[in-house]
Amino acid sequence: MKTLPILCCGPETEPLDPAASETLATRFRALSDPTRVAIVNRLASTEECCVCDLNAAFELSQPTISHHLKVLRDAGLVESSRRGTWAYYRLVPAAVGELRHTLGG
Amino acid sequence: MKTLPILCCGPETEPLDPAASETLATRFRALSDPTRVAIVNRLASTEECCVCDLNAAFELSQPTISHHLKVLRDAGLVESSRRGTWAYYRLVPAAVGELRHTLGG
DNA sequence: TCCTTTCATCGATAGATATCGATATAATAT
DNA sequence: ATATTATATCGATATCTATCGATGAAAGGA
Repeated sequence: MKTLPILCCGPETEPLDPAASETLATRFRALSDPTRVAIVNRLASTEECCVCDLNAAFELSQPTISHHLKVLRDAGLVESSRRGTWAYYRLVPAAVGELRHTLGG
Repeated sequence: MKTLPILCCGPETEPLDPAASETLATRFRALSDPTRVAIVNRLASTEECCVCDLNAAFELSQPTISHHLKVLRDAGLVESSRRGTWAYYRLVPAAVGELRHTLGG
């Protein structure tokens, strides 16, 4: 994904490609909620994490945590797998890295 | 700001400090809109940029661009100064750098 | 089979946000 | 002074989002 190219800011300069802007905004939007920031923070410190532990860690209802996980999943920032009754979530390092790169990393 | 510490994900692990989560989420929320991503992208490629050029670059009304600039200003990601009739905006590199650092830079 | 547990989805609702036209403000020019 | 131009703010509205309780789906245990 090409981002932050070297351009000159003037009236005739084309804005960043709308599709790219949209994709990036969606990724950042996934991190625009404090609960989701905290979830990502947790996942960043471990291999994977059971949903049941996330439910226990936040003072929010189980459907609300499930909703936040879906937002993160749809943004591609996390992925999940089921093993038996439990679902395990983990970060997608490449997606996080792309965001970091967008910010000039 | 301490972020992404090395923790073990378990039922007893404390979530990230709520205040820190809130601050980070606010910064990311400022980048959660495609127009604002494109504005930041523009500012990243130049010293500073006149609002009049931003108004010309996007197919949005002048109040809408002004609104987006306010969101970015309130998040600390950009700053502005007036010279005569015109207002000039520029990035705050430190703020962008903090976000990058949060993502593991 | 029936019950329990885990997680996702649905439906509803209160609050946030993006957008615009209208208006205010402030500087400059005539 | 009046007009013009650039930017910010206000008020309204349509859409989006976070949250919850209720329900569904799928697995395991008694």
